[in-house]
Amino acid sequence: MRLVIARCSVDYAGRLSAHLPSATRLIMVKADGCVAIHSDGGAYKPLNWMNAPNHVVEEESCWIVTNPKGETLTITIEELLHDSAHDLGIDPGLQKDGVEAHLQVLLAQHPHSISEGLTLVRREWPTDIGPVDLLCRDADGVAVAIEVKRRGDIDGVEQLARYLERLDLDPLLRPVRGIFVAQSIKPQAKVLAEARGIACVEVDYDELRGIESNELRLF
Amino acid sequence: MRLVIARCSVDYAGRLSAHLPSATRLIMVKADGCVAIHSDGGAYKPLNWMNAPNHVVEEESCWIVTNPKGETLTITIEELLHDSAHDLGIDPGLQKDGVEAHLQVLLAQHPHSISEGLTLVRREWPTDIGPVDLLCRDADGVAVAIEVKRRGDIDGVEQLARYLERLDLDPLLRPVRGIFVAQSIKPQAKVLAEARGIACVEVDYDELRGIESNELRLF
DNA sequence: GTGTATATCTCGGGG
DNA sequence: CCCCGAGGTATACAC
Repeated sequence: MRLVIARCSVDYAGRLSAHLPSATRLIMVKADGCVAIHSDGGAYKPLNWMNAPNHVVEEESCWIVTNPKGETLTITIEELLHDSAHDLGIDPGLQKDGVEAHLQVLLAQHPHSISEGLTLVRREWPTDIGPVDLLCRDADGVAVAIEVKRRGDIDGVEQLARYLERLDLDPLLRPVRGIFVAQSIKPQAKVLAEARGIACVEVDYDELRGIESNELRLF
Repeated sequence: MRLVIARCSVDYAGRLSAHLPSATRLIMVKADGCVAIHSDGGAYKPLNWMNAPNHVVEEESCWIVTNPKGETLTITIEELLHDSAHDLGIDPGLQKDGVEAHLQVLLAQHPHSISEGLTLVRREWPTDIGPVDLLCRDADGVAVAIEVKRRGDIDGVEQLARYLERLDLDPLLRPVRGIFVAQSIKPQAKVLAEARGIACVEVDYDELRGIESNELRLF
């Protein structure tokens, strides 16, 4: 990784056009060739960047970065204040816990925690517009499509509504009920779900994990 | 801006839990207090980060970053390889051209470029679920709701469909036609638009800008 | 502040 | 390769 501090101006031309007037900034060049221009504030997003793969031509005070899509980033260096390079090696990567995928797995193992009497048919049930998170049957044998979200937003309700529309075309499933499941569901999403005839259930992630670890201890 | 290269391991606890095993990385601390941990590849997104505002406690080999929401980032430094600080000053910021907002302004000025005979009623027409980009009337006086996107995707069609549902409840507007406008519209979005009775129009951004600059030259 | 929509989104998975 | 969905999305903007 190369770190350059310089007074510079920058122009990007590609999916849009963007210009950075002259100022002192950090230019970060990673081993894979990607370039990012950082100011001294504003979260982690750089002011301007070019992702790998790309080609860097550096001549005296002007760097030109181009990529195969024809986008270009032009950096005009006016004053070089720092320039260092560091060998970081390959990173082992981030280990995450608590994301939607895990929530979906837990709910697939414990569908009754969504609604009494539910049994799982399959996870990621395919439709022609994408997979439904969980397909279940209730105690009466009625098909139930379930969309799982970490945070219950309006988009998730629309997504489930689209799936239900498709599933209801299948004579082996019809009629299909919908349940929208999330750790918390926003009021607007509840309103839309109501209007679409979709039930809402809020579940507790830590509680679900508790159930799982209890069961592990039992066996 | 402080730049530290160090062999370190990192733990984040907050909206989820995440762990980074020991490796050599860049730790970037900006003037506003935000912290980002970068590996030597992978676009501009850091492996882990904490946005401002937050509080950094640094003692020998352990940094603890906390924010008001109760999230914490713990950095355990095992070997310090580089440590430098740089005064960058305030950045004048990025000047952009070619984003949706600009496209919407151009189309509001030239609604006829979407469809012959259209006249603008107002931009950002409010509904109880959010604002419609453009509300127009056609040559016959029929209300036309227009959703503008840079790239025409399925979500945009759904968004417009939701608005149309609401607008059609208004006796002063009903019936309302929908037009989905974008620089390019994906086939899937066209299919969905067709099914929802929504028309699709692809517009050329550069051409629109050309019309504008021609008019500027005339007056 | 909340709520909504955008993004040069980034990133990962599946066909 | 594109398409699709998730994100600690971040960010801007209107109410």
